[in-house]
Amino acid sequence: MLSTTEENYLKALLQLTLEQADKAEAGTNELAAQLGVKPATANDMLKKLREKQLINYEKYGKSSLTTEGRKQAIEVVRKHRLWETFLYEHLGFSWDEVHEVAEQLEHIQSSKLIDRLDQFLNYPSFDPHGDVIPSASGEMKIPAKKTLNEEEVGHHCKMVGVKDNSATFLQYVDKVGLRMNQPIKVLSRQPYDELIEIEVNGQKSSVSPRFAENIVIVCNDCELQKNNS
Amino acid sequence: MLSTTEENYLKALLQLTLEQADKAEAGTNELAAQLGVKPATANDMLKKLREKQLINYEKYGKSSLTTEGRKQAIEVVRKHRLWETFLYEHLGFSWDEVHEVAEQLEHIQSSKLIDRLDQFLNYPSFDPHGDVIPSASGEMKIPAKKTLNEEEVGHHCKMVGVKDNSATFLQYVDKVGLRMNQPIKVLSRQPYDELIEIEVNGQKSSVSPRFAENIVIVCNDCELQKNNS
DNA sequence: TATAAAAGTTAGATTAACCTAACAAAAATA
DNA sequence: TATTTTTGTTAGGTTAATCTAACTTTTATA
Repeated sequence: MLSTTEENYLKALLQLTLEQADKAEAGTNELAAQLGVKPATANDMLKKLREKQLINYEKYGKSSLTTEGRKQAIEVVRKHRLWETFLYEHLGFSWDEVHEVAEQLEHIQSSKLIDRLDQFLNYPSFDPHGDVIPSASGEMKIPAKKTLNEEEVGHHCKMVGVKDNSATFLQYVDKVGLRMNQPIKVLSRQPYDELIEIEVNGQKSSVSPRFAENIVIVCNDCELQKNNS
Repeated sequence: MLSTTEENYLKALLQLTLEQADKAEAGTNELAAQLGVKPATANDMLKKLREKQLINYEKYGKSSLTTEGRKQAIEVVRKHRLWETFLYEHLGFSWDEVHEVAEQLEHIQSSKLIDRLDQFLNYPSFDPHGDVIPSASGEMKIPAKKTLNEEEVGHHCKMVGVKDNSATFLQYVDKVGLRMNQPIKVLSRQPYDELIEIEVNGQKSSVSPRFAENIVIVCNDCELQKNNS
């Protein structure tokens, strides 16, 4: 059985390595920063997790999760997101309040609890932030990343980045009401002028293709790719 | 903010001191046994809790909770019992499975969470074991203790002890289906022969006054006494 | 490529919560 | 009351997770 701290290290490593889909490894300092500890502390834990065969780590090298480590990390993420969903949907917590409490709840040890919670919530696929909830079998689907301009009408997505970093553009993004990671729905696409109508936080706006192709999104409804090779 | 361990010591001390309503204090060994640690360990913690003004403790003396310590302990009990109620009523856990998981959940730090959970459960007064759930304001009512023979018709209670310890009596208790702490409902009292009809775990039985006066119970419906002087 | 900067490691301390072993005080009993 | 038993305490040690300070390796750059 893993300690809360060990679980947090595995989760942090999963999160860091998911961000850059190519390499799937992270450095000691990077990991320490993610967890809010000093590199020396993270270094000790990396050795310990290697002993337990949960990560691949070599002196002065980057770290990555083993199959078992990944499985454990995904389980923690699953718990976190199921609890977030419960807090949001049943206890009336807001979008931004759920995370902190879920950070504690994700470490409760009881497989029965989490299975029943999943059932109670009717096996949700996404948490209140629009992130994918891994299945009980440990499958974690990664939504396709593309630009808002490429998104299909009727689909739900969220902004995960921008391609244009100019102040003009960013101010415009702000004005339209777009926030990082906030759910967006694509309502329509006018055939006449190609304007894309979207809904963000209950508010409708229309944006140009020029604008949309600079917004990077992940789609929740598009063909999902499994990510546990 | 208290650690999980500190909370457990306060809770154990509350539980031990509630049992004997007279003195409200417990010895070091007793407390250590309750928590499954060695007396030396408990001794260290007692000094620490005294420093924090949560308990009254003097070398070679018994320990008791201060007003603040009692408040904290009751809050832990409140969380424990609300979570038990949630697990039982909404996640389909059985009577005997809830405790272990609630032992973990009771240490989650979020007053909003517990208030919302209370609301979600519709402000319950009793947990699945029939124990009183302290209110948000920290009031913990102690049900009246009496014999089953004295219990009113229609009331809910639970067995907390017996007055006759003979094998014959105990075997009879067992046969009737009575178990310690299990909810009992008093259905009727026959005027003709004074037989008391009770329901335990969905099963109905009739018992004589002679039998009933040897069963010690606490009543959930009788006038409750506050216990936070 | 030599050197400076960044990244990573090691050694030694600290704190919380636990332990064992030895000792001291209080309570029970012969 | 003297002695034994029970109860409680102290001293010293362990483990997990953290830290700081000094050091080493790798990477970037002048």
